[in-house]
Amino acid sequence: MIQDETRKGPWTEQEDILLINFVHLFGDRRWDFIAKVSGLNRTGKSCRLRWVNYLHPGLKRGKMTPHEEKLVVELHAKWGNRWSRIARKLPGRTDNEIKNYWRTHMRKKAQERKRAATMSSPSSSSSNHSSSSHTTTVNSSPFPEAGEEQPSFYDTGGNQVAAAVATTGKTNHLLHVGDKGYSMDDIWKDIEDTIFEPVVSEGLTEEGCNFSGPPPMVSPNWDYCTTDTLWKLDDEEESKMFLPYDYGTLFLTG
DNA sequence: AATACTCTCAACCGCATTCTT
DNA sequence: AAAGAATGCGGTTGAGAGTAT
Repeated sequence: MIQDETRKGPWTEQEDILLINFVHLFGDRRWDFIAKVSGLNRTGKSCRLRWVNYLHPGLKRGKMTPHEEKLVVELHAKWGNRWSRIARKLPGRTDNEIKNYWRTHMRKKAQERKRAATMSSPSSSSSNHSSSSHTTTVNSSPFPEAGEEQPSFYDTGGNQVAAAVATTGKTNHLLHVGDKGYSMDDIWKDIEDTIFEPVVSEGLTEEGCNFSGPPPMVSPNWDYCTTDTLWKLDDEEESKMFLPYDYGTLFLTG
């Protein structure tokens, strides 16, 4: 039934849902374990990445606000390519996102510079309003401007996900999703409603996992996984970092 | 309307670090 | 204390969407 080889490439909605449930159960640390136990033919690494970059409930999506842009520029100047570190200062943003942003940002800048260089009239001093739409010409207002809409928390940026939901309606249950596309919003709602049992009983096998029957967990520690856990740690906090959860170990004896 | 080009984002890879045994 | 396993990070790539010609 289940292929042995690990899957790669884009995640399906079923995989996402499965992963969400298992993270919900075991916390977002034991990736290798989750990968095995969930029946996802993915590596732990892949699971983690998917969670961190896409499924985590605290993710903010959509365009960077001017304030965020400014922060990225400042922090990058300070720390260089320490993306994860920078990301910690930007709640809801992932290192991957920032990395991508920066890359685009730099490319634009480079292009502008090149253009300026080639076009620069002898004494032009490049008139310096190279006003790159989102470059360092940071606009002084530290917060989203009036006109600027705050992306909703789960706003996927208008990609296929949201679009599909509009047409398909709700992704109704955890393991039965037909059409391509779904919104995280829906998924989270579903999960709240129908939490676990279908997946748990199906996915967990005795092997490698030592509980006999699904734990009656309704996520007391789910808070831990919500919004800010990824971003909570400041430098100061990093040093005294310890995690308040140890979910997995509750069930794992080995 | 078709094609080419650019941009954005998700995902993989390899290396480094941390944790567990 | 050492070895192996797991996790985290940064770099890179490829596909799809959007825009310009």
